[in-house]
Amino acid sequence: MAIEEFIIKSSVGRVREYDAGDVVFSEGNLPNYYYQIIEGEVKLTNYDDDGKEAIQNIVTAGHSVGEFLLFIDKKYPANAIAISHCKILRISKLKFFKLLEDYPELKMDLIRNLSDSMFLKFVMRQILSIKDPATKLKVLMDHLKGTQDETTAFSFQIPLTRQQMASLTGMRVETTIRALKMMEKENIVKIRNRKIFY
DNA sequence: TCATTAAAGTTAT
DNA sequence: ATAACTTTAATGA
Repeated sequence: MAIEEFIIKSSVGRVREYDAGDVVFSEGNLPNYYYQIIEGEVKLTNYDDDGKEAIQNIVTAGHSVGEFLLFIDKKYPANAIAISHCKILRISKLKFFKLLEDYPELKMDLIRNLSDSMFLKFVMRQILSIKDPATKLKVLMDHLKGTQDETTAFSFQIPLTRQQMASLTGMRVETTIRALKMMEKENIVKIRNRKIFY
C-alpha cells in the first residue's frame, strides 16, 4: 500500500484542491508538511529579477513534492505552483514522521520517491550543461518518453508547451520553436497542429 | 549563434 | 473576453 493510502485511511492528513496557478508553497517558507499529488501537475520554479521563470521540475500525480526538506532544517529553495487543477494530499511533518514509525514499510516508498527526484536532478543538470538547443530538447524528450527509445518513432506526444520546454532547458521560447522546426526537418520530431510527437 | 524585443495570430479558460 | 501560448522578424552581443 502506498503512503497516500495510509494517510487517507488514517485521516491524519487532508486532500486540498488547487486551481492552475495556485501556490502550494513558496520559496523561503519553512517546510511543515508532506505533500503528495493525487491528481494534476505541479511545477517547481524559481524566478529571476526580470521575472523570467526557470522550471526545476514538473511533478505529476503519485509523487511527493519537496519531501526531502522535511529531513533537513532548511527553507524551500523553490516555489511549488499548480499547473492544472490539482488534488494534493497534505499531512503535517510530525504526523508524517509518526506514520513512518508506525508503518516502517512506507519508508521504501519514500526512498523510491527520493531516488526518483534525485535521478531527475542529474538529467536536468545534464540538459542545462548542453549547449546545442536541439540536443537539449532531445535529451529532455528522451527522458520524458522513457527508456523504450527507438521502438516506436513519433508515438509519444510531448506533454509540455514550448514555453515549458524553454523554461526547463534554460532557453528562450523562440529558440525552442526554431530548434523544434529544425528537428522536424531532420525527421527527429513530427509536428501535427502544434502538437509535438517524438 | 542565441537572447531580446516587438507585433500579431491562435488557443485555452 | 482575457490571458497564455505560438510564431515570425528584426536587432544586437
